Amino acid sequence: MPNLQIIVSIPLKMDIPKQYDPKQAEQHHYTRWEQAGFFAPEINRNPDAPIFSIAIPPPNVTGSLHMGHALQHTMMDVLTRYKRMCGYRTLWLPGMDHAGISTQLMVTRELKKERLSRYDLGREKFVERVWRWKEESGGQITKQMRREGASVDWSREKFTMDEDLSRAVREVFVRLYEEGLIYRGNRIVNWCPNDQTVLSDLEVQKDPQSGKLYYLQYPLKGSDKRVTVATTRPETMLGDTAVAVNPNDERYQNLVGSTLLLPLTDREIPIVADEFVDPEFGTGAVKVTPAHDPNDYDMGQRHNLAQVVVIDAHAKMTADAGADFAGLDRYKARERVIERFEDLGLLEKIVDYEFSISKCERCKTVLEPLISLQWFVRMDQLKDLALGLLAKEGKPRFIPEPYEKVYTNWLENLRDWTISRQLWWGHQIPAWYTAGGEMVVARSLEEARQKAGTDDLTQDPDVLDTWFSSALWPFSTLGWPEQTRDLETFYPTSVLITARDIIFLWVSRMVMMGMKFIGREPFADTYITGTILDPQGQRMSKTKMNGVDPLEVFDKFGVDATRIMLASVGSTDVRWNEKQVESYRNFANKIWNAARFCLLNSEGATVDPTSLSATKAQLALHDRWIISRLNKTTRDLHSAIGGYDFHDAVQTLYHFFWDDFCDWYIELTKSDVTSEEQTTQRDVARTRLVTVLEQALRLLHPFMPYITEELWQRLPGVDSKLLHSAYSGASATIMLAAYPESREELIDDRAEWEMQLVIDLVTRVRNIRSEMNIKPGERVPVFVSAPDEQLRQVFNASADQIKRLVRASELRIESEASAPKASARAVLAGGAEVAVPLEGLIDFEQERQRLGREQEKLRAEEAKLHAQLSNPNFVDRAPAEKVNELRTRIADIAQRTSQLQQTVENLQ
RNA sequence: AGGCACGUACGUCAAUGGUAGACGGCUUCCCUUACAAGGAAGAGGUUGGGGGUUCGAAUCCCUCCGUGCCUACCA
Repeated sequence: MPNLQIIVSIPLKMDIPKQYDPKQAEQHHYTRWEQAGFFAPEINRNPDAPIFSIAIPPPNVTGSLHMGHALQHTMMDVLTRYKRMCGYRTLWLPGMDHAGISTQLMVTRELKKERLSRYDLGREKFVERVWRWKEESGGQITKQMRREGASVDWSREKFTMDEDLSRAVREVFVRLYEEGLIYRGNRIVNWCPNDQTVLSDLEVQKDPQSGKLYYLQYPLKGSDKRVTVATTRPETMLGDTAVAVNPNDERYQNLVGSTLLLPLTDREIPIVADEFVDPEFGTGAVKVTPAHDPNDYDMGQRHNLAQVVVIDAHAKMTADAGADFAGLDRYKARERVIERFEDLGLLEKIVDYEFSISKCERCKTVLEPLISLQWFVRMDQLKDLALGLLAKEGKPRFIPEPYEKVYTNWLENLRDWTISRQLWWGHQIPAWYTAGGEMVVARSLEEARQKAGTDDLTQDPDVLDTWFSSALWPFSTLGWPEQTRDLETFYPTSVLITARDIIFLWVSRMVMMGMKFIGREPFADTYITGTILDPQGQRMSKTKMNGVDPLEVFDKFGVDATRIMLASVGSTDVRWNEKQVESYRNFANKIWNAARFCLLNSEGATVDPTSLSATKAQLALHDRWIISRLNKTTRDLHSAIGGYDFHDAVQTLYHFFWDDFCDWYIELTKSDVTSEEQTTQRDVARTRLVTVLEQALRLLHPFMPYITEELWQRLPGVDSKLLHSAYSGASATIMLAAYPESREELIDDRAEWEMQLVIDLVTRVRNIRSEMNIKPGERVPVFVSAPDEQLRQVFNASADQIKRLVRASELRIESEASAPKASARAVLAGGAEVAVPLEGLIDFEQERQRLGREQEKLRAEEAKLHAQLSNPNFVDRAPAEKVNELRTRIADIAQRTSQLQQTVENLQ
């Protein structure tokens, strides 16, 4: 472990600014955490520690941080930090994807500025150049992840083009090939004329398009009849090799088998019958172009039709399109075909038509379906592995659950995967060809030479789809095909957190490859995050320029505020709302100032967890109460985080800290804590206060790592003793402190009930003060009457605090009401009443109205409950527990009502 | 075209079939020595419309309206 400067400052009386400055806190801690090795699993010294691991969805090397990353990373970091504090041996493995097309485009664009093309450089020089680009400008995102506070183990950072990962890629390729699951073949594929490469179905973007439907007439041979076909792409008619009709279509039945004269060419083409044809659409007759349309390709296979290629890889017409068209751009050719048909009188009509068009996901060029020689992965066996895993073991478990169906539906209808790409940047396909055209597939050139028995080999120029290496990510990053310790220890990973748009591209493929090569699932759970939309509800995108830059949000509100806001999003789509972050910024400030108060009153105190487990009898109500609340909060947090309910976890933390701890506990303990005299009682109170804060900081840490570390380091008495036992020997840091455990015996429902009585009393008095316009500074006498002795005891025990919180000049607690008539009153639970004498101040009419409103509320509620209870069916069929609950409530309301009635009468 | 979501306060979102909440905003009052990025109190909802199941529906079912997303081989 490197020798490090410990940035622990314990300035008891030093100035603590009134406002939290996130930049200051974000400055040092990350570097220290990273350098001290806190992120690496090796920090855990417990050989029997349970394992928690996540492989990050590798961001593109070309990418920079966007809101989607920030969202996913936050959730992964929350889980990782949480598990680490729970004592798990924790690995969150970072890395990047080489992102074939994007990266190649990026560098190509750079070259263009130098008026060069990649061909000018040649393959080798070009790839060198990409590497150089990667070293110099790639991987911006890794710096940004450090800013996020992501507790990834940088010592294990991977890149999909690293030698070891590339080796895994070749190994998988060779094995799949040898099993016949990878094959090379001529198929119709999605071709991008701009990028000059094939794309898989998943990289195709379908865009709605308003275009035209052209009705073309083809003359029937030996007749003056014509058959009309409808098409959106007239230029492809030059490659037609048939016209198809539905076999059951009576209009055409007698024409099946006859021959058409294909206009503009000298070809004759048959009319075939095929179930695929929808008689309802267009004319019911379809032109068939096997070389330029996927459906027609299939039809061509069924009917043994010739493939006439009329469009080339640059989307220009070929020589086979005829002298009239050869060399023309596809759209130019379309115009000319239409002109010719019109001249020939064979153009029946043109109608407007809405359809969808296939575009390249990256460059938005309209794709051209072309027949070409490519590599494919056969999916039938692989998809069965994935489906079998789900059926037998229920893995991966999808959260939220409905995605499971999306996943299975897709798997069930899976087609073969086109894995070759005509790019230079990527994993070159490990296939070599001899001069004689013989092919060998091998793990290396040496192996290929051996297999081929010659050194005269040429490697296949294509590279693999980027998603091919991504599919291996969960195990290739751990050293596979070597049986490494990491692989044994951290595979399968615990959970995958990702966005829903790559369920098919990535999630399913990892499952298939994991099952195929390791025999186990790559991750147990899959958590699909929601999407952050722009304020108008639109998807954020570069082209729309409506993205919100997380780094700017960090600058404005701090990393912690942004993180906890993102965590609260959970798995639903939300519109971006800066106000939300602002409110969590305020929360951070609240934490800061609560700590500030504790620190300014911390002399004589020291963090001491045992101070929160003293026996009940020794403690005041507010102490028993906050301990109970703390333990309940802790319990709820374990369950929320364990169930990936990030939203609930955040709400729980927020309310515990702000409402319970700040609004009530600090106020209630203030008299003890701020006492001028240095007494044991004061030290004990201070210790307890600072310890509750310390526990709260631990609970908050996974969500807000910076502010919690910053404050934790300043607490009196924090040292490595507070770390989880698995981290003995490490220097003091909150990120290795034990995450609090909930202790059932410290949950005190009685204390919570009593405290609620006090809170209600205080709130009622404040209400009266506010409604009666009593100046905040003015002290007034307060009379509490409670016939129930228990209640009086509760109020008496907290009398001092109550007095202070309601700013009472005196507080009388009696069994019977003795307040003067001219008092404002409010009814409390258990037949108790509180009164504030307002001689001369009270407006009887106003007071009557106020009480009237109160009565109205009670009456409405009572009526509702009464209606329910008087329904015999309810009493009969609802569970007895529910019925009793209702009876209790109605009794309570009845008591309040009569009490209130009394109060109103007393007003006279 | 099919499939899947969603529709709750002014806004953004919560709520195992059992008293509809939070945060922001809004109103009133307060710079009360942790915090005005704060405190106290308050107003605000027939849960998109209609129907059904149930003792009981924001929640389950049907239907209509509206909005998103995904899939698809209709030329």
